[in-house]
Amino acid sequence: MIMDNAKDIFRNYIREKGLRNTRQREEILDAFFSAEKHITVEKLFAAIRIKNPDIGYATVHRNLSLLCECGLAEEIKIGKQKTRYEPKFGQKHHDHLICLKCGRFIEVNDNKIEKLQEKLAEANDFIPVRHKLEIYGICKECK
Amino acid sequence: MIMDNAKDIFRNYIREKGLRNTRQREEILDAFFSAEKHITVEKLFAAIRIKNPDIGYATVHRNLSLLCECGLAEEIKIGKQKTRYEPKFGQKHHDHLICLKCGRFIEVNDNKIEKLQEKLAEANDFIPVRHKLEIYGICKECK
DNA sequence: TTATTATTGATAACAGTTATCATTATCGGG
DNA sequence: CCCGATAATGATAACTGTTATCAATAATAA
Repeated sequence: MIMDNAKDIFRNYIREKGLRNTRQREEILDAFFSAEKHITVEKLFAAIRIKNPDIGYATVHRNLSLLCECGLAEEIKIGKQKTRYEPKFGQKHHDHLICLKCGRFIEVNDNKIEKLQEKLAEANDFIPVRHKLEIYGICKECK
Repeated sequence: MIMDNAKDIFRNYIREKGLRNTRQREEILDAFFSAEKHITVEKLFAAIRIKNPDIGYATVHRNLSLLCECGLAEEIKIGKQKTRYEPKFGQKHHDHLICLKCGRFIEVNDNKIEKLQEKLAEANDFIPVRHKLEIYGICKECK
């Protein structure tokens, strides 16, 4: 089960860092992995509040940062849009096609491109850790 | 001369939009294309102020937006860093290797990757307009 | 030259994020 | 099982980068 593994990663990360696990952390983790992909802090906060009105906004923020730190989430900043957070577990790495009209995100993957990126990095004496590829354009629905 | 062509584009854009050209706009354009690449608003503002203390911060902001609109500049947002602006004239498209330690930007280009990106977009019935590829890692100086 | 109105500069307002701080809760050690 | 040290929380103030406001100025076309 994806959730359980994600929880293990989170709990281990917390333990190793000498931090403490809390009810709020678990709830935020649950909500984040149940929510729509590419969610904003606001929306996640609202979703969490429905179940538990006692969680603070700052706590959601803090723990989204923590999730990013331990690799379970990633910030996505597109132009002037609000920052979104993408869950990063149980799904292969992928890149995004982003529609300039409707804002839709399409997840794509291309192994050849990935390989060439590694080569490109190597050729520049650069150790690649991660990358981000975003292709902006017009999706088929908006043509 | 690069500057002159960039100015033409800028002036034409202004004219076509029914806007007006001003002394400030010219000064900002000059400063932007003379400044370091990937400059922040603050730094550009400071550089401009040295020559002309009468230009306001908002004006610099406004005109950087205008430069982005007409394609002569592009916003770069990396993690929690301040927004940077990159001049976009007289230089080929390139991608960035970004060092996670020192923050250095290395400009790179790979035609094969570009081609594959176009194919990838096509395969998804998506019309690519522009793209952004950022590879994060460790540069040779920081190894 | 004049009328129109876009632009400017100063700064207030705004939005998103982070810091502050008193209170509460976690969790390892006794 | 209960302590004690201290991490985490929630409410909100502070901060940062950007945008809006507005009176004054300046660019264009007639």
